[in-house]
Amino acid sequence: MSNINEIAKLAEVSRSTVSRVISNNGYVKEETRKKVQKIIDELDYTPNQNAIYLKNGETKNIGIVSPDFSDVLTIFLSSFATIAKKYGYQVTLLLTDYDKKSEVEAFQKLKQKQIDGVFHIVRSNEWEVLEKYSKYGPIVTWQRVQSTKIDTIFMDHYEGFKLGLYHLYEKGHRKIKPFFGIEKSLNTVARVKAWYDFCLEKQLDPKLDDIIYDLHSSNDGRKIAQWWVKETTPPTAVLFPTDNVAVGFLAEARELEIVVPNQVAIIGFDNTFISELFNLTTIDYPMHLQAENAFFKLYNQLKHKELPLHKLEFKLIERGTT
Amino acid sequence: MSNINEIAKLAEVSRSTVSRVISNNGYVKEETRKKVQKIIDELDYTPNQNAIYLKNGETKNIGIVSPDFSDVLTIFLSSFATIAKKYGYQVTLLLTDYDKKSEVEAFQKLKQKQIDGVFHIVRSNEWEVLEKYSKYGPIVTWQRVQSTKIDTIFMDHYEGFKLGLYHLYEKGHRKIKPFFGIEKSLNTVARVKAWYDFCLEKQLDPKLDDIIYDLHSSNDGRKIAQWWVKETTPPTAVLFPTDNVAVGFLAEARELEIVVPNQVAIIGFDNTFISELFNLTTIDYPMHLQAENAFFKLYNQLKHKELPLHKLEFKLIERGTT
DNA sequence: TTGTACGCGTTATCAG
DNA sequence: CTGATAACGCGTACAA
Repeated sequence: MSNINEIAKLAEVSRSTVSRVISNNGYVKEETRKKVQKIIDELDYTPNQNAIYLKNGETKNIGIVSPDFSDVLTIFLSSFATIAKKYGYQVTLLLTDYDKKSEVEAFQKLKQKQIDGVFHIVRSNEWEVLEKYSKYGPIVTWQRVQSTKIDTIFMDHYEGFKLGLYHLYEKGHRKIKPFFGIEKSLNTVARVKAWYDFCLEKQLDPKLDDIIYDLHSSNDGRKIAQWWVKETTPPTAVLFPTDNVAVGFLAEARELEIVVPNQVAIIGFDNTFISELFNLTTIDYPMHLQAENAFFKLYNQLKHKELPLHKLEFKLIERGTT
Repeated sequence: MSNINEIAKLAEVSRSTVSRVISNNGYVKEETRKKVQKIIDELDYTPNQNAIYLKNGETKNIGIVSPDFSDVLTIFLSSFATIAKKYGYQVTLLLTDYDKKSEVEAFQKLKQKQIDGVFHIVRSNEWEVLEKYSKYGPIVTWQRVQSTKIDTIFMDHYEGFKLGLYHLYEKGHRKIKPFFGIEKSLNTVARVKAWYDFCLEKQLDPKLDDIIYDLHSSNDGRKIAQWWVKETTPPTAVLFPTDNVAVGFLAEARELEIVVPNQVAIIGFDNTFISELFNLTTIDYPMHLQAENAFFKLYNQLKHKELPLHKLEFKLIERGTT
């Protein structure tokens, strides 16, 4: 494989001159430039990026650390990759499969200078473990966290969830049942608080003891539908933690011949493409802009800039299930 | 940031010795090893991978080149990333957004030694353009291509499509309408041939002049549903090029009160998770195994090994739409 | 405008 | 068992 030395030799100039031609950096006589460029073209030469990385101490590569691929992540990924590319950065996928060791390994790459920064989706380890890696490069997470070392682009789900609750209330529902995701996540905590405050305000019973957590898959949604038909006095409206779960409910509801929204109103969360297909009322938040914000935060830290961030807000998308 | 020199100095040994300790390569007296290891631990030192890459001439990084993120790709991605990780490789995402220049740029990274190999999903440029990059590293594509330079993991869609056609025929359908994706793709060509051969065998009219191509999104499927209701003698069965399109049809059909499968039977293609939610009959092919095969092919070329490949075959998944 | 010399951080080779 | 030295390929003060 040809390298800069070879070009220099053939062009009868020094390495530095070749380097200048390539990087358009510094003065080169037009004549020399042409001579060098010709050799470069002839040999089809391209600089070795690893050498440049080593020299520069950066890789222009940002790692995305995530346990897996949900359809939510997909949106993040493409938005993030697109904006990153615009600023000359690549994106490396670091999947952890919910394994703590894998997650640490991913963060190690920061230390090993394989990536310049980390966009972190959902954690497996405790924050204390991950925080330590911030000294090797900027870390931005999607999750809600209070840390001086790890930055976040979280949106306050309290507001989002309330949007759904008020919507159902206005539609006349008084027997509302919310379901939740990961119990300990701060987003869930915020949603539960929204539920509680809502009940207080509307003088409803929050039934905090009966709260059900950890719904994730569409299968979980199917199970809720099976539960619903068996209830003697089932809720007239249900809020799900994600579109995915809601859609599972709808799929099963069809088979069980539950009529939505007449018998029960349904609200999802995320406004992913699937919600449109199921004509599902849901809470939208601008994942696209969140992903861009994530990149901007990383970029600002990396380059000591102050690129402005997008303003983010929740929106209720009313469709056929309410 | 600490480097090997610093460790060497503090441990009062040479760089070489430190290197031996790190890589477990060569003889080191137990006593010296401990002394060095202690300093390494104290300084929390990790070798700079870029230096190692430069030295080794490889990055242990494989690029996935794709125009965007469909849900199909999602499955590929996670399967590929998982198996790659098992063999010590990372995965870098190279999105092209259907832009020819972007695609070339992605392949350039092979030349620049930023990635060791490429897993290529769907092309934008002509094969001749991409082929040239094979001399810089192995390239495996998902698409069907006849090339000595680019390897492929394609499955012959002829078989898959026929599976769907026979299924409909057995169900008694004689007025069948197939729709297709990218007209020029070899997969589409194979499917059209399957359609033609099927018609010939069953003495049906293939109506080759009326064939409709380029259906991709679920919106395209919606449009077909709108077309269907207006027809005076609509087909009794429809084959769609992907689950995505089929599901769009189903979503719209619901609103237009078309009864599936009584009025019209529907078959998708891909068996993605969404097909289960819509209870859609579809053609399954093992994307997971395909992705692993892609990695094995790259790995075999990279390491001159002969890891065996999975055997792949299509399967009809009968659900509620036929 | 061009060239020299050195450093980036690592490992492999060879000598001892 | 250990150390000196030469690569890997590039960028860049500094000198000319």
